[in-house]
Amino acid sequence: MEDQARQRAKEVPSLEEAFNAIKEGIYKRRFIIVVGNCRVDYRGRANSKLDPGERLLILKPDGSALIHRPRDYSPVNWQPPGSLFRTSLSNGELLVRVYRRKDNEVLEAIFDRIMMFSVIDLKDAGEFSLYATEKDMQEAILFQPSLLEEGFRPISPERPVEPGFIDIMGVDREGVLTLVEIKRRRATKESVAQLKKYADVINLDKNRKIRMILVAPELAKGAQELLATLGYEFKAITPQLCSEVLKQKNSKTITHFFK
Amino acid sequence: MEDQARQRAKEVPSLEEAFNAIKEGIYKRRFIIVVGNCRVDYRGRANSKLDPGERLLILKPDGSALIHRPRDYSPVNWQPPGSLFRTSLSNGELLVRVYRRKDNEVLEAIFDRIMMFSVIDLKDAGEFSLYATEKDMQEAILFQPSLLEEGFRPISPERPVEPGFIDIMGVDREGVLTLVEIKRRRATKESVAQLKKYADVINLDKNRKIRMILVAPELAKGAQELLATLGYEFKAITPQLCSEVLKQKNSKTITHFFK
DNA sequence: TAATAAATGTCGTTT
DNA sequence: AAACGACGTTTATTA
Repeated sequence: MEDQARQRAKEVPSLEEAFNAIKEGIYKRRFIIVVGNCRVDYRGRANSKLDPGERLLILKPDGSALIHRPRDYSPVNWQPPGSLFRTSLSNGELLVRVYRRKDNEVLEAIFDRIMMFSVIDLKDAGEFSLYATEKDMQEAILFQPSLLEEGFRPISPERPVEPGFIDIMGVDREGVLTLVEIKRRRATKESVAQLKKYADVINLDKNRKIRMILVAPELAKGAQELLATLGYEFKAITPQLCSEVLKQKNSKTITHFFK
Repeated sequence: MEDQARQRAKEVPSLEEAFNAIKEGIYKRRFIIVVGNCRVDYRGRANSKLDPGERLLILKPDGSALIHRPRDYSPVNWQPPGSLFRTSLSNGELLVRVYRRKDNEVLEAIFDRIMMFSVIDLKDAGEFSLYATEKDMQEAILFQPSLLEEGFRPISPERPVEPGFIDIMGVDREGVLTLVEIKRRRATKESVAQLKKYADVINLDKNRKIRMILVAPELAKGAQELLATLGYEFKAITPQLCSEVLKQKNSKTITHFFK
């Protein structure tokens, strides 16, 4: 039975063919691709208008929608997941309306010509893993504190502090309290400001000695002065190195497991 | 001649058919859509691994690439414009490699089954207009200063200040220097901090009286205290209202033009 | 190229 | 729902 097909596509279809396929695809929560000539209107947090041209429209089963032009990484218009799809056909135009209750946002694509459409039941349960994130850097330093400096001993993995969290709290070889802020990219003045916020909250008893260390692959030029002014320190560590360290950690864990 | 066709697509093609079409599409800088079962690897600023599943791959003529799963607004993997595409076929697998010189980033999608592909020459010269941005809010207040408060007079549209720019600088009905920072979303503590940075630079002669006004649709709760502490003010204005004001401005301009 | 701030930012987490 | 910070943030603007 045709309705049971996992996919349906057509090149240069009529508006009616596309309309019927899209309508069915919305109802069945399929992955929908439409390429054609359209204009686009958006009203919500901002407003936008896109004059006619040939673009790709994507409607996903989770209620997200994207309109992509032939250039750029980012979609020219979109709606986040949870939006509602509706389509209609009138006056030789195919309308796809995407409504999002939050922020009362409406996205409308109006096609006068369809070049291709595809309606597919996509099965995707693959796991996605991202490595060398800030969290990985934190884990790596906790696993191998000498990455920061010899003699460093972490106290607790993450201690909640008023504005957010200190990434790592510990004690140096002299026993001095040491706070560590981690950035996976070049640290900026903003990073230093963030570190100061933490210091201000922690360092209420001013007579207590404390070290503040900013960890990042690089330190921006402007940030150097500020860091020096505040008497903070910088330690260059790349996320890639941390990723390597974690790899060792995991292989060791496995070794231990099979020992 | 088949090579001159503006588009070519196929449902459930063989890997060979897809490979040939993609290769030609890359060479001719076409808009390429591939749906199929694949795994994905990324190495660059971070590293990532995506286990097999059915996804959509987009290769654009400007060298940007996107891999979309059946859910989420954002692509699971991508490369920005300017990347280089390459494809190969071996051992029953179709590889699409996207290389970006900056950051030495590599994205690889390896397909073992293609469900659909489409290679199209997309023509899109339509103009995109976005309204109700922060810049629009600035323009609207400059055009109708009473939006901020009665008697306010802007001095210069944008006066360069050390860290970035003051959005609006002016004088209130009493002649007091007034600096305005605009946010198109709910203003946060960060917004207030930004305002303070500007104040610190401008207000070098401390005896000069100065007013700091934060303009935004809303003020976050935590930001209220900080604002009060610093003696700054808040004025609620929505980007949508500003957009309306600008619409009037433009219609007036047109009226004047035809008068 | 570096720095800075905006974005319909999105996304996750915690309160 | 609000607040907060990370993101392979991206993108634009300016020095």
